[in-house]
Amino acid sequence: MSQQLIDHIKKTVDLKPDELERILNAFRKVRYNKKESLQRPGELCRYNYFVVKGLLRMFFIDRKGVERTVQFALENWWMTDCLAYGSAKGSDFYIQAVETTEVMRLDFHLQEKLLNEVPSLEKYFRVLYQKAYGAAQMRTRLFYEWSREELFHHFNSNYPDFVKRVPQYLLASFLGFTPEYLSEIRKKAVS
Amino acid sequence: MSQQLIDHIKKTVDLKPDELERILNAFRKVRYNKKESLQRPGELCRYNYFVVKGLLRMFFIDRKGVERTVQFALENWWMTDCLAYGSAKGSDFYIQAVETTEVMRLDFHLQEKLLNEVPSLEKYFRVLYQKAYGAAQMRTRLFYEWSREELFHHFNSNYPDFVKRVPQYLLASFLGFTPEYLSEIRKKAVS
DNA sequence: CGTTGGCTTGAGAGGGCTCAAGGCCAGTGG
DNA sequence: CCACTGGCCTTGAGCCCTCTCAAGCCAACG
Repeated sequence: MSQQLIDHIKKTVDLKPDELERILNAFRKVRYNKKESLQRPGELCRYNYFVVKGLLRMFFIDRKGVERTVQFALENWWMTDCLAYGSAKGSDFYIQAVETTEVMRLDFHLQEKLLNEVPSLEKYFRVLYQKAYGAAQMRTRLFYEWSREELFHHFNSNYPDFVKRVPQYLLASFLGFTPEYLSEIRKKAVS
Repeated sequence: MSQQLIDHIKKTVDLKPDELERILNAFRKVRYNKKESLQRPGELCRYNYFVVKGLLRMFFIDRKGVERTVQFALENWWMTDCLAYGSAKGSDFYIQAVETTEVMRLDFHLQEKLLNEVPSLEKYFRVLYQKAYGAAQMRTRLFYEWSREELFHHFNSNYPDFVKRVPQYLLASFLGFTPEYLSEIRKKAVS
């Protein structure tokens, strides 16, 4: 539903009917299958994605060939490689659908134009990125303060639905340890 | 110099003379001594700081009583606890001057008013936070990809001036390890 | 019904920590 | 000008958290 995007924007700023129209015209609704790539490293990052239904992940492959998940995007979250978005240099990350996912896709050049036409959207995105940056600060804090094992328990008790929703190896790649170690942790927790 | 702030804003957006006036009126220039606190955990976070000259750090104290530096702000950087800024809940962090530091301080309520009066500033901050968020993504990547030792060498070769500028125990608290381990690394590197 | 992808188990190893002590320098007060 | 003090850096021994590697198991799926 494109209504979902509109509702999300309206939580932060007011929109006039004609602005609403312009906004919807700038987006394209796209579906991606499970495991399908929305973006690969080296490619230009042209799009910003708003998740309507499903789940995206951003990751890279380290020197040892291991996938490392930098972040997830659930319903009503945005995702893009912020540093590469609209720039002339290639992205550093993969973006991939964890489940079958429906997004509202925004092209960078259309976004530029749209932000000029609908100035209140500047505020929407400003608030959005400010929160995202704040969340990144808190995440850094969590990683400093807690051991990997504690990190898992923290995550497990704060976001139980999410933990059930993703395969464990993805959770491990997000929390920064190996699937083997996650097994060990869970075994300990049960006994 | 307040000119420095204006120059920084003008790199992203154009300003009319009267807007320039309003902007400068919203800020207050403040000096902090070395080790002085700009903010403590539990306090409301009322201010956003633009560093004119000097160096700020944001940190917290973990369960074991160890200081953990979440980020630094050099000249022309902004710093605040983004999640607590302007909200009714207390901050989670300390903000402290590493050196004697001169800042342009912006009160949250004045910022709200200012952003309404000078809409182009919305864009300035949107771009600013977008970049900051992108940088946080890249930082997450660095922490995933490299060992603590490699992290230090990476940092040392990319920002040698910065490494010379801060005491080593602060660098350790930023890179996420102990001063003792930093000593060990440096010893190894020399031999 | 075979294959593949995801989870588990276990042994061995290493990166980075803790704790405790000592050394060195800069600032401060007498 | 000198001694003292406190802050910062170094050293070393021992240890633990987490990884690596290798194998086995189970469920899903073609």
